[in-house]
Amino acid sequence: MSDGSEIRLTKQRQVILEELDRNRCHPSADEVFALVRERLPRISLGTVYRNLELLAERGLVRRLGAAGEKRRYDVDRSEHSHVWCRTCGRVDDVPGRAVVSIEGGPAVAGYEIYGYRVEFEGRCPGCRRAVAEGPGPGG
Amino acid sequence: MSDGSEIRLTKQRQVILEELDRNRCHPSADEVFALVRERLPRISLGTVYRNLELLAERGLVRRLGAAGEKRRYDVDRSEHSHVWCRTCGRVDDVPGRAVVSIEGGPAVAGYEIYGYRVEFEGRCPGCRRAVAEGPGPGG
DNA sequence: TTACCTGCAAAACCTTTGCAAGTAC
DNA sequence: GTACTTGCAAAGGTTTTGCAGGTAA
Repeated sequence: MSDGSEIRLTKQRQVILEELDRNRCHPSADEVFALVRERLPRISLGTVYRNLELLAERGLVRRLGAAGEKRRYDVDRSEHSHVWCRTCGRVDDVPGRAVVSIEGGPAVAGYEIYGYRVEFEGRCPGCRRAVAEGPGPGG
Repeated sequence: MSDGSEIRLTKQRQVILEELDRNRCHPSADEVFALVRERLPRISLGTVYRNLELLAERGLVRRLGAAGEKRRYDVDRSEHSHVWCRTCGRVDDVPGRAVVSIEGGPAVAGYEIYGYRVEFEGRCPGCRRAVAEGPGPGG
């Protein structure tokens, strides 16, 4: 948690960042583990967790996740929001800065506000198609 | 998961709802458990989880939570958002409907959008005060 | 060299689940 | 009476942690 100092560039960290960069599907820790393990078969899940946490603390990756779901990670640091598929849990990007206004003005009871996050909820193209085609017998 | 039908009104459900109504601090499941247990000492944690889940499915409570944090529950069904204290994890309400606009228009790649959620992040009055008073020796 | 980092494995933590007994309707 | 609920306890899944050996700088 040494916030200001440089972090040591280990092979593990390098590969984690590279795989996050190549797989912008907002993978969870175990998905990152699986991806990285193809290139570093001896890496451990604990190392992946430790590094994702460290990278998140330093703002190199963003941590996503909602309501008790498992965490997901995102290397894209540009301003964007996310949309979750309520049916299958897939997460996609919503590019662009989200501007929020609260009707009546934001009354946030003495808080000092650092920022905000917008998350959309919906049904992804795949699940929409599946529904349109009909659930079939028994569904 | 019988969505349309009535749910049976058990003592446990009644007390869970009453305690949520009296404690609008967005308690987590174990906090609800502790509150309810004062009145129903024999209730089990499993029952609390099952009922919170059931009530959430029926829209009687809202499920909150961010980035792998544990779930929290809220009985207030009016339109409002939440603000999280980054320092102590406390959650407060931000009353009023949040209106979101995405610069450039929302491009959500074929999704059918059901809604969105806005979460503010900041520092609560208590933690602001603590910082203002200085971290003291060692901190 | 040395402080930081890793792999391993166990623990901690939150949530879900199977089952027999109990209860609302 | 019956289907739905409960309490209990164990299992499940995700994340964290202690430690000894390894490694970047």
